[in-house]
Amino acid sequence: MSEKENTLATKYDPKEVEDKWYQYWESHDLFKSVPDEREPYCIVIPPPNVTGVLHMGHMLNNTIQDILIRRARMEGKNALWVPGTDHASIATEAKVVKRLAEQGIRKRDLTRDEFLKHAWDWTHEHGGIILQQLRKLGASCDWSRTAFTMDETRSKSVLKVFVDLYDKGYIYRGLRMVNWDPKAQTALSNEEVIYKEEKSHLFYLKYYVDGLEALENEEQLRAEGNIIHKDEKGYYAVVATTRPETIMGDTAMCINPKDPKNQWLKGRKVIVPLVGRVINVIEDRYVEIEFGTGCLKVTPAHDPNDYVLGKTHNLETIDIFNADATISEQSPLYVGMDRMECRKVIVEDLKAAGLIEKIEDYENKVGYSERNSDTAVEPRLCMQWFLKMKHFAEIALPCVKNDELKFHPAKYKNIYNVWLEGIQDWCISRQLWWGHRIPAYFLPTDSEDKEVYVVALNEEEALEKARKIPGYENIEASQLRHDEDALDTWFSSWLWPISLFDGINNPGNEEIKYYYPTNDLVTAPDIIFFWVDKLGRKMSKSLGNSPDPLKLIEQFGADGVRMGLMLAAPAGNDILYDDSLCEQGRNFNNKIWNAFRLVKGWEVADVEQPEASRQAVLWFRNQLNDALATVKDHFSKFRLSDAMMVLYRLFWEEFSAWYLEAVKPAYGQPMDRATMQATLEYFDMLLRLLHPFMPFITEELWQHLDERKDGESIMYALIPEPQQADQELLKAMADVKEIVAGVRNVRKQKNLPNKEQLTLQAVGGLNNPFEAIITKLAGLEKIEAVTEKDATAAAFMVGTAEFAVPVAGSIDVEAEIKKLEADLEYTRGFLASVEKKLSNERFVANAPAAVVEGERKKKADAESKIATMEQALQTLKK
RNA sequence: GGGCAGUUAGCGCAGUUGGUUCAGAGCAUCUGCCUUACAAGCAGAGGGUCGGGGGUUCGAAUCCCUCACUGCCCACCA
Repeated sequence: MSEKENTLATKYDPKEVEDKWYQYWESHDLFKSVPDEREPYCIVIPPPNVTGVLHMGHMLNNTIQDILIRRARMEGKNALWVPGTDHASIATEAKVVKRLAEQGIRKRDLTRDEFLKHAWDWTHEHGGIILQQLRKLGASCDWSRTAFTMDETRSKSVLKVFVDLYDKGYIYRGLRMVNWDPKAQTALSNEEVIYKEEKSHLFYLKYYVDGLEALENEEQLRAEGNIIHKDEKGYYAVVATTRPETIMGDTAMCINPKDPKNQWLKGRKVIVPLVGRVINVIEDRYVEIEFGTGCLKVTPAHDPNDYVLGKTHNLETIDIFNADATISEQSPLYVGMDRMECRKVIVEDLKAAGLIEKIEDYENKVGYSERNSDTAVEPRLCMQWFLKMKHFAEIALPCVKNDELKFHPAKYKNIYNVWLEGIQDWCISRQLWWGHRIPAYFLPTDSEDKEVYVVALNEEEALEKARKIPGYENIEASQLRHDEDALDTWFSSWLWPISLFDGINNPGNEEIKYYYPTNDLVTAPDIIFFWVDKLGRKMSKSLGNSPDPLKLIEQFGADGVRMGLMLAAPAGNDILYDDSLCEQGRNFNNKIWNAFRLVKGWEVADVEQPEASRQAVLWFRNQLNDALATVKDHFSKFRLSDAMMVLYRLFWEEFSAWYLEAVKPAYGQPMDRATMQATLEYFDMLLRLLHPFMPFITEELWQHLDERKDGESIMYALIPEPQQADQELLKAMADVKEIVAGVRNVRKQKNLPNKEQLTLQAVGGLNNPFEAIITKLAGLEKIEAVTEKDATAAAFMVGTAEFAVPVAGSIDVEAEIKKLEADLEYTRGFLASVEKKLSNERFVANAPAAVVEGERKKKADAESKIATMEQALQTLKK
């Protein structure tokens, strides 16, 4: 056996290992979960875009989920992680349209069904990619449950919920100003608009006052603070705007009634530049007096505020844009021109006509479509479907306020509250074909402005409902017109956790009862962090610009990348990508790999257990239990990076550097059975603890560690409850490390070879249960209890204990004295501060007894240390 | 414009109810080592006025005030 193991490469190669074990896990159905008597632990994957590929944000998110799921599984819970994808209607439709365009096909030339066929083809081609990538990462999802937001079950659920909410009055249809994406030609929700600071210009346009030839009492008006513009063509008002191309839609000019600058404009009419339309000057306190000139052009069709003004003041609405943001027939000028082009042209025309007073540089925020990032969103007035959010906010807020539902980290609680409290109705309709078609059916009416419709699951039900409407008793199915629009993707996403278990179509089914009701899932409410509606989406977006995760996996192995991510991302903070972190992860893999090579290389024989090994076995059992408890605590607080770091150190420092060195037989010597068994047991436990973080290498080594049956896996090896660790022993080991380090320092300073066995003098004797470990790791011949150390020995202190190594040849007395004196000075200062504290009556009276006691001990320790040092100094100076 | 976080070693961070030698771990850096598991390694070392100032307290990285800077969120100033 050892012969074979010893031929293992000195470097771990993840490539061979990872695919092999993933296939093993999948083919043995190890990710699968069905309800049983165990406690359930369920995470529902926030469905990534079907069109997407993994980026670092996904990687982090899914690594975290996989760690939690694997850990829960190893705690004996019935762990289920349901994967799925999201149909991402707007993004997918855009990509399909683009591909069709490349083939010379225009969307508008296709029927809805034809287009959908292309979309499905596209989805089938690209849809699985992201899920394949998750497999590379090691995600232990139950793939048999893979769902898609547009599969049959989910689609039925979505429509059912829509009809239900409509019937209850939470969904309505209305003419509203919405965010319009002119490229995708669809409405967007507020959440799909991203505002960007942009350098632009503020154009000051002249609006001549209609029919005003001479202003009486002009001087007096000026004296009262009016700012009156006048040129050879007459009196004019100046309006500042960033969007001069919208002047064709102006139907009023508005001033603040209290604005002293513009009093003279009250009750007058002005002429829209170039257009020539005469509009009223209206007054509204909405207008900021300080901004620009205090004169606002009002374009009710193209600005949300102007829309409100238009309603208040009964203004005409002129929609000068087509759906693709070209100028519409309603405009007197520039018909058919693109809005951006129009802006350039109109500015030139205005200049030429002398209608621009001045142009200033200006920075403002422009909304862009989240999915078509190069397309500025246009406010547009149109009929859309809305969900009344107030009702849902009222349900959702208290759960978080009273901590029924928790965020990790907690700071997101406030963000969530603010977001929900200020929430506006959600525009849920999209003018897209790819998505859940809105289950509304329009009935013929005598006027275009009038809408009569029914909302129903399907055509038959719609017909039934329609026939109950007075006047439509005899309507035929062919007269119903199914709404062309689709629902916002997020309308299906929010139902995802329920619809996965078919809880909407089939309420109360066995699976939903077992996995879903969150109050039955002790831990599930905590993980809402991963399912935080739009918040989660926003958080992961900032991680978009990172390197290709698959390349990283190729380079460092999935385990290495997973670990790099955990090291980089303390809970809740954005990750900062750095190659060196993955490198550190990879190096750790290698460390584990080599520790395994060492252990498996040992020959076992019937020899007596060395004392050092016996002591090391005892110590490490306690060390392991201590770590077990710490890791458990970190997990309970979702501090996965901290848990990882504890294990990293446990394996590297405690196990490899100390334990293995302590039990390692001399070259060519065999290993005793007891130590070997304990070592294998520890190794097994370390692998289990590490498995959630690094699933592949741990499986590989665990399988090698012992005979395993086919289908057996570390995935289901249990992580036990921590047992009480003996803190005295851990403290004793800490001393051991210091003593060994002390001897090693002496070796280094005196240039003594490691092979030379030394004697260690312990002044006053050594009281430590791990003496044999010290002897072995410090390379000692013996440890001597002495009352006084050799005058020429190299000395060091551990706590209050003094040690010395007699060395051949003399020591540098001068240097030694200097060092001791510096130490002495420091310790005296320390003592002084402690004494000062203790002599302060208020401290002694007010501080807790334990603290005072601690200070007394510090004082005693310092005094004894000083005494020792003084004596040593005297000896040296002799 | 409003709100919320944060500022601790070169870097990214931990530090729980103020008190145990509490100023920390990791990476990086420096020094010495190819010691028979591992140079992707081993053994060591250095490095911080805890953003500035003030206050409360016997005692402050920790609590309060204030200033500075950074980040995030929200908002209709054309």
